Amino acid sequence: MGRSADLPRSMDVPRASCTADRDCHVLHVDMDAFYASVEVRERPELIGRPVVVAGGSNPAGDRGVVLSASYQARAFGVRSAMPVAHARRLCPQAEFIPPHFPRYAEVSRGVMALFREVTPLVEPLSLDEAFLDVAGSLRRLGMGPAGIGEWIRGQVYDAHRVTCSVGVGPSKFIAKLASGLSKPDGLLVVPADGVLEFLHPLPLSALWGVGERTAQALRKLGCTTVADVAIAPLPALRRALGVVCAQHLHDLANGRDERRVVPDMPEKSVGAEETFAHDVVDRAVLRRELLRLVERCTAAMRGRDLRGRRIALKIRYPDFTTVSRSRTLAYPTDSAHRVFAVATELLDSNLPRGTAVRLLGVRVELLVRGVAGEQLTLDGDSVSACWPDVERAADAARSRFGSAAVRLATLLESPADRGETQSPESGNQIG
DNA sequence: TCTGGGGTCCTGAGCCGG
DNA sequence: TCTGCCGGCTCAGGACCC
Repeated sequence: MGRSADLPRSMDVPRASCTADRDCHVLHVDMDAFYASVEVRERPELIGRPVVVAGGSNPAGDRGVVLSASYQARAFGVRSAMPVAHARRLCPQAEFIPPHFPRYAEVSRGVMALFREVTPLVEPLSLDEAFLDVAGSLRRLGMGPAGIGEWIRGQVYDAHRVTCSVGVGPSKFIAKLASGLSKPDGLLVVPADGVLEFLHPLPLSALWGVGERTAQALRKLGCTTVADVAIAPLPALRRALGVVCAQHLHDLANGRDERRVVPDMPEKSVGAEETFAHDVVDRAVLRRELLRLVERCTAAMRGRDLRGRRIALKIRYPDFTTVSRSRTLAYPTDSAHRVFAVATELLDSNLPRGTAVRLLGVRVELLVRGVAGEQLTLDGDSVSACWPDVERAADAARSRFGSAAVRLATLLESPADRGETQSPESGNQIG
C-alpha cells in the first residue's frame, strides 16, 4: 500500500491529550460492528439503517445467529450470537445480510498491515481486533500511546471507511477493557496509577474468563464486582474455580497482568463444523457431509503449511448435547484421505444407528508446521501413500482455476455435477 | 430466545512405563 | 516379583472468547 509515508510526525498529529498515558504501552484496537460496517461500506444505501449480518448454515432460516449488528440494530436490542429468529422479531425492518468472510479478511489484512507500520509487535486476536505494544515506537513516532491510538483511528477510517475504538493501558487486560468502554468510535486511556480505581467498580463479567458459569460460582462466594474478587481469599477461590482459574482471576482483579503482546502466536488447531438446516439421520448423508468438512479443514491446513496428529470429531444431537471423540495418530498429517478415514471410524463407532444429528464437526490438533513427507504406512498401501500428492495437486488446480475445478466425486450431488451429462462446466473429479 | 463457527484453555479420569 | 508412586500422555468434556 505504500503507506509508510503517512506515518505521523510529531508536528502534524494532534497530541491526543495527556500525560496520563505514560507507562501505557499496550493498545487494544477493536473494529466497531466490523462485519456490519464493511457491508454498509459496500452498500452506502444502508448508511444509518439497522443492518444485521447473520451466519450459520441457513441464514434465511431459524438456525443461524447474529454475527454482527450495526449500532442502529443494537438500539432495538439486537446483539451478537442472538438467534436470527429473535433478531427478526426485535427488528423486522433491519437488513439481514449473509456474511462475506473473504471481504472481511481483506479489510482485516489492510488494517493489520497499518498496525505493523506503527510497531512490529502486533498480536491479532481475530479478524477485527488486535493488541499492539508501542513501547518501542514512541520516540520514532514522536508521540505518546494515546496519540498513536488517535492516529491509528484516523488512518483506519481514511483507508478503509470503517471506524474502530482504541483502549490504551499498561496491560493487555486493561487495554481491552478500555477499548470496550470507549465504543463506538472512541479512545480511552487508563493510566497505570488509575488501574484499580477503573477496575474495581466493574461487574464480574469484566474479568477475562468469567462467563455465566464462573460468575455463578463467584456469586456463591459473595462476589458481585471485580473489587470483591480482588479481596476474596485465594483458598476459597481455588476451591470454587480450580487453582489456575482462581489465580488468574485474582491477579486480573488486582490489576496484575504480565502477558506480553506476542506476534505470530502459533495455531493450535484447525477445524470445520456445520449445523445442518435440518437434523440428519441418513448415514450416507452424514458421511458425505463429514467428507466435505474434512476437505475444508485439511485444505485450510495445507494452505497454511500445517499438519496435525490428533483428529477430533464433534457431534451435536437435536437436544443440543454435544460429544467429542478423538484419536491421536503416530505421525502428523494434512491428508483429507487420512483424516476422513479416522473421522469416519470415530463416527461409526460412536453414533448409534438411527440417531439424528444436528451438527457435525472435525478438528485437527497437535499441529506442526512444515511439509515433511507423509509417513508411509507399514501395510504397503501405495494408494494411501500417494494421496497427499494428489491432494496438493488438486489444491494447486483449485488455486489456479477456481474452487470448482477439482472436487471429490463423492461430493457431487447431481448427475450433471458428476459429469453424467456433457456439461462443459463440470470440474475434474477424484475419489 | 433457543442457541453458529472458529478457536483456546483447563480439568479430571484412566492408562502406561519407569 | 510385586506394589505403590509419580509423571507424562491421551481422551472427553466444559467453559469461555470473538
